[in-house]
Amino acid sequence: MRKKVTLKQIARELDVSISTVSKSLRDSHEISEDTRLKVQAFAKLYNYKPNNIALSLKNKKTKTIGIIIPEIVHHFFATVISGIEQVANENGYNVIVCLSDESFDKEVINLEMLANGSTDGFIMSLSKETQQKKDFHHIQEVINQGMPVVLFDRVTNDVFCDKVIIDDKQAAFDAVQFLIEQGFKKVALITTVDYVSVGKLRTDGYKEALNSNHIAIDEELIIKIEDIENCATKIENLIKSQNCEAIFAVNELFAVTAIKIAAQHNLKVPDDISVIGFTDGIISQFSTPSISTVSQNGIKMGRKSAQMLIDRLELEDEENEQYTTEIIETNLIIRESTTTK
Amino acid sequence: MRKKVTLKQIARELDVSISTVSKSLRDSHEISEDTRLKVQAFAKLYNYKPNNIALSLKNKKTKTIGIIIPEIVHHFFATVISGIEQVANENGYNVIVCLSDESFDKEVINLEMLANGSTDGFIMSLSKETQQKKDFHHIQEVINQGMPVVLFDRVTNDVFCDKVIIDDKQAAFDAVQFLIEQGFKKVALITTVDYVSVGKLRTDGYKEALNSNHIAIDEELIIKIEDIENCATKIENLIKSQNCEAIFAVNELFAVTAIKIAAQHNLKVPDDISVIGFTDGIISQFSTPSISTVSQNGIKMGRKSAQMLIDRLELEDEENEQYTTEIIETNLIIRESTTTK
DNA sequence: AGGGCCAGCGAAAACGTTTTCGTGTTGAAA
DNA sequence: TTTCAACACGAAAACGTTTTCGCTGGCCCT
Repeated sequence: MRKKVTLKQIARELDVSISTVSKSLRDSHEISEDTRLKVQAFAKLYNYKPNNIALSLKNKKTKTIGIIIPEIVHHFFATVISGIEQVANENGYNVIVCLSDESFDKEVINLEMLANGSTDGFIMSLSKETQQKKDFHHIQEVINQGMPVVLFDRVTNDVFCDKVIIDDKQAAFDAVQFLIEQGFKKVALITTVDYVSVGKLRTDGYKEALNSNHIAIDEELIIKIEDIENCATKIENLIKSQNCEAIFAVNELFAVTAIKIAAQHNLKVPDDISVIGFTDGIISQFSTPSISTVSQNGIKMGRKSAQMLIDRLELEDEENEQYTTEIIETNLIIRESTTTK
Repeated sequence: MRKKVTLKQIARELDVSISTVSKSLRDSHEISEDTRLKVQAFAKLYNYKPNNIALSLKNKKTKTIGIIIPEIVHHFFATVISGIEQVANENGYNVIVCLSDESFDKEVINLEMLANGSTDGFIMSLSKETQQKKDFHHIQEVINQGMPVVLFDRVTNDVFCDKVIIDDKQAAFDAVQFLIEQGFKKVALITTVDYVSVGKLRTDGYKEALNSNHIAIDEELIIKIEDIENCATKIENLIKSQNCEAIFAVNELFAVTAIKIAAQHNLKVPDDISVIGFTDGIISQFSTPSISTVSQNGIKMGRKSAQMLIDRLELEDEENEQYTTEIIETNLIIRESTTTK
């Protein structure tokens, strides 16, 4: 076993000082060509690489980005990480990933662990519990300590920092508007409970679309799902009511579940009922029928978040207190789950 | 902006030495109760937390695990990460994730970056290119430097280290055996090119199942996909040949694609053709019909990998050179894409 | 009064870097 | 021969910890 070699060992071996070794490897003009080449050759032979931890301590930069998200087994979040990793890599950064499991406490613990020197900044999406408690002191705390934070997707107005979101309300509006334009008047909504920020916004968009088309909002057609486990029965009730011609679901899981339940009740999608989902994930692409959906470009969101964070990290000099909120465009992908006139 | 406070600052403020502060915070008996309480109160007030980087440098432990996988936008890998993160968290470790994008070079670069002090060990799954080149010197190198490595899923016999795999061959055998037991003789195989280790093993299992049932292997029924983009045409040719009664696909993407193409040719699954996939991912669960598949428990694989790595890290004293290969059990999940007698 | 012991604290090394500043030697100019 | 600059290198500080060891003063015992 050949442990990693350090400057000190090279110095001892070559009978020079540590400074000389360090300078030689950094091609300093202070060192004669003789010693420089000798040191470089030796270092190459023993495959010397500077120790990152020592560098981090010295430079007070870790070149590491902390990502804290609710879960990773979720296509959207996985694509965001992928996007972050791309930009991070291009700029010589690593990413360290922590999962909050939708728990406030885990989010706090992870944040505090990483804030003690492990990362230069954070990219995060709030856990459900955090959104419910509306307690963001942990985030404000790390910002106060001078660590930049970028929030994406599930954000809050209560924290001042850079943000990357999609226009959830507008996107939902567009989706519902499309359904109405196909001639449907009874459009149902399958959404989440209101404290999930994006769920609330999409619900707002749905309502606004109905309003602007002078269609009364029928609360019977709006169902709010708390947890995924028992969503089936609620959706089944909706389908059985035979009262809706089209469904707008705020995520693809709700959408595909609705389609499956419709099939069980001998309703064909899209012939008997049209469905539009949200998030262009694996399910939407590969289910039968493939699902029309609002595409939410996770890669782009991740890339943008990473770029914003890194920009702020490298610009550290002037503390530019102008936080911006970037909006990633969405578009409606029409597939097989909707009829077109 | 209140920057993080250090021992030195506390010491200066309280007019004691750094050692006294450190000892006080660690409840040393060397320090009088008076000073101890005073220091602790002050530290609490200023929310002192030890700097992780400094600790890492001192202890030569980072409490961080490096994960290097081909991609993250892939349900299986996401579940493995999730499993790793669980165990890591339970043991006070963080995980730093790097993606090789199936590229040998990126795998090497990532490994070398993290090997310079950033992590205590690695959990990895080989990129396609690495498997093709059969070049594992980078992995051997970090092992030689004393960093434990655990390989999972896509492994190789050319590197000696701990491994976590499923019995790909047996699992494939079982799946094909099941199809044969349903009365099918013409069972097709949709697999990957041979250098992907798991693809090769699953192909072997397929052939062995046919052999043990005295069914001749028909090379026409075996198609090998290089990249996902153009898999459709090859699969279409297979379906059009009208020559197969059942299909075994080595991943769920191939399986769902086969089902879609069959539908386009007016072949109903499972009435006209049965399909079994591999990996119990989102697609298998939510496609219509839902897909019978070999379930590969990613969470369990991740947990086991992390446990093995951490065990080795904490046991560092005696260098136990006994590497083990853990086999995670699979099981056949029968859903709607297969007929049963 | 002298010796020894103990409580309580500080100095310093160590981890591996980088960088500033100082120092010694050499050669040439005065 | 003296002086000065240039060259080549080393010492040391700094980043933030932990830990070993040594020092001081007070107390008790003889």
